Amino acid sequence: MATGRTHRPATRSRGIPEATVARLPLYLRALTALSERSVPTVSSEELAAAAGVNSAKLRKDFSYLGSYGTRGVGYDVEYLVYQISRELGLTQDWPVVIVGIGNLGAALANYGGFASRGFRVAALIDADPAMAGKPVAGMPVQHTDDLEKIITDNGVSIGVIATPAGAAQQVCDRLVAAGVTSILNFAPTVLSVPDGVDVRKVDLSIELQILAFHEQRKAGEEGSGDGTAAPAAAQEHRKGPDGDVPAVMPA
Amino acid sequence: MATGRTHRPATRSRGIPEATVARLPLYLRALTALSERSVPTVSSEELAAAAGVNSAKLRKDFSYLGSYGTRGVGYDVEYLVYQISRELGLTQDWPVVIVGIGNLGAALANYGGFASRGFRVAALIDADPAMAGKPVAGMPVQHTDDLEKIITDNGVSIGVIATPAGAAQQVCDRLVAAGVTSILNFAPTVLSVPDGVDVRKVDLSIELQILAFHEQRKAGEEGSGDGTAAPAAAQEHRKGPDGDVPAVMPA
DNA sequence: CCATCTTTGTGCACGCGTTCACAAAGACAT
DNA sequence: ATGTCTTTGTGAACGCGTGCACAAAGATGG
Repeated sequence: MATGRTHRPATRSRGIPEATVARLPLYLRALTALSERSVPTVSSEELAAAAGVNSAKLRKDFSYLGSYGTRGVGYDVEYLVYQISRELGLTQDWPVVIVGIGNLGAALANYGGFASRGFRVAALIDADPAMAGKPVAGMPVQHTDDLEKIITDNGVSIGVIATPAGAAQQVCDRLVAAGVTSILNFAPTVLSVPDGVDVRKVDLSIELQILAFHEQRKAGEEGSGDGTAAPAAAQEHRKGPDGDVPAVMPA
Repeated sequence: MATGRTHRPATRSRGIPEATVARLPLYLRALTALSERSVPTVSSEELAAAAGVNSAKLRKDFSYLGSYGTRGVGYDVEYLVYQISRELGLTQDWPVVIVGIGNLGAALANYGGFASRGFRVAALIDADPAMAGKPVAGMPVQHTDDLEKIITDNGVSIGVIATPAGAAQQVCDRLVAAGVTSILNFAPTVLSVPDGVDVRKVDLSIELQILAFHEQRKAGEEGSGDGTAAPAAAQEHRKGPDGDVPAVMPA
């Protein structure tokens, strides 16, 4: 039952579809840019273009928020910025901890995008005693031994895991036990967490592999005219003459 | 027409659904681990657990590959590793360039996950002349001026953008013009690219905001018993007593 | 006050993805 | 050879997300 849960809730939270929630930050970013340029109102068409989505989708998304635009005019930029910020919970302060201060963890700590919108790096944590006390991004790295105390003292509910894959599950368990209920996982592992804990993963390797798949497909299509149907009956699946014994075995 | 295209193809490529493609790397990782432990065969149930998915989903995914398991036994681990690797295009070498060698870019360059599976960092590129020649991850950083030449000479078709947001679109355009057809974007911007170019984005800030949304929702639900159904009719939507005029306007 | 024009909000239909549930297929023992 | 038992492969149903297309709403001008 408690095995390998890495899915998002999938149950639409309070009537707002998950897909919509995932787009709200995109809208917010576009709106913030407009706000900085002192643009008072924006139409769904314009905003959709800025966010890279369909205008109908955008309008439907906003309809879930109950955000009201003005027909014939558009949406009030400032109002929408506020509404979306509130809906996403960005009007409050979210202390986060980053665990695993290697190359990636340090880069995350230095990343400006954290502090900008309601998120505050409360602590950097690493298992290496040699790292303890060393300043990273103007903040001393603390040792894993103090993890629980740090979580509790700072009221941290969001944790970022940037450890090697091998340590991720263990760190995750400790974070959860200490009260963290949302985890952003950069380690290339499937984390298993109890119900009620959200995990989102950012996996560089997976993204690259997906790109490689499409890239290979593009390359395979070339020279056969269009690319609509399956032109490659040539090496169809390579099921092999010998049934299902693989001829070559890569490392 | 050429406005803000950031979606994935959505057209199922050669009959393999996009959702399945996105899971293949997950399966591959789990299978590789089994392979290293010299496990000869694995059932859909076991493998699904390791990959954190439903077993029916996994079987259906494999059915798209035409991968054959053996009923009553399971799947041959080595065979599957090979099949999935080939399907994802990992049996060939993919030279990639990383543009923008700041904190993040450097971390990516040092990331082992790149080299492991068919991906090879062909070059590191940065716009800062002061960076040129400096070694990062045992490789000299090259200047943006040479971008086109680097792409062409190395036959690079996959580019990673780790620049600040402001420079991303420009870098993207140059990459595409030079022949790159797949882009992994770490900059917090919507990239617009011509048809035929795939863009995948990794956006830390967005992930955090999505987590914050759910986190806020959890916090709002507390104190009303379990968390199964929607017990919080209490503060439904918080539309406020004063209609829809926002009381406070944040910066 | 009325007509026109712009833009929102949404009902509806369609397609993709997920899950269930089961028949078919093969291993294995007798 | 036959029966049993395990596990795959998939048909079918369902639900979510997307996009179209249009009616309703309001602004604006005369």
